[in-house]
Amino acid sequence: MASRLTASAPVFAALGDPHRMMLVSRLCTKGPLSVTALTKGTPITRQAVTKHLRVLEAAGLARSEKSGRETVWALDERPLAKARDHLDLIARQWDAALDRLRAFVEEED
Amino acid sequence: MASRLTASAPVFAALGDPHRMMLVSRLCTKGPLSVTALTKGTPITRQAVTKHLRVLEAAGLARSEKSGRETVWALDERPLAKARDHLDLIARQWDAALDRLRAFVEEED
DNA sequence: CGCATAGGCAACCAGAGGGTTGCGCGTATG
DNA sequence: CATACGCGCAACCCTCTGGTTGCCTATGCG
Repeated sequence: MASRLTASAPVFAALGDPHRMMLVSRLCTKGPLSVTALTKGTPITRQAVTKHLRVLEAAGLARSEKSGRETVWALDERPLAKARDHLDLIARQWDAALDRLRAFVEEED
Repeated sequence: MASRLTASAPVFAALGDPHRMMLVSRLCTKGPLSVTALTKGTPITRQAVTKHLRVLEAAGLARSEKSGRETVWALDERPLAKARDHLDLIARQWDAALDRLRAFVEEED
């Protein structure tokens, strides 16, 4: 169970960079895009964008496919859903802990 | 809207380290704990744990309170909920993009 | 009082991470 | 065919980060 939580750490780390977060957002709203298309609108180099995409790929969040001379990147939503579930789990545990604390305090009175 | 997304990046970055994820998990299930209590069970030094706690604090995920000679740390669940909502938002956008793609493909046929 | 315990502060180190530049190669396009 | 475009690879740089050790203060306890 603890291992299940720490297993999602790479996904969170991947989302932890503002540029990567932007890439994820844009891939979400605009659909699959090429590297240069993704570079447009960012203040960084195409190479830097490629590095970020590789990080997302390593976290299982994105995949690439070559199409002619372009490399088109798309998202995989499943890791995102899993990460969201983990946050849900944590939030639920937190609520439970809060309830226990509340019960303890009332018992003290 | 994009700024709203990138604003949650620090929270994700904070959750991106396995040790920090463990700390969050333990603070969730066990309630508020002191630094040495949190250090027990980790392979790293108390100083390292303190640094991690400071990172969580900077992300708004945890707060500390001095109690005698102890420093007790507790979670703040609100940033977690916000981060989860952001993942929800992304997932929904992804679903919408998928629907649009599907419609486009069917239209092509 | 004297000692153990809890924890902060500062310095230091190795490694990872984000970014850039330069170059080369394959694919479109006129 | 020649040129422009899209992209990958490699080298390099600087900064941030995760971790440690050493030392110091303060609180709790016998």
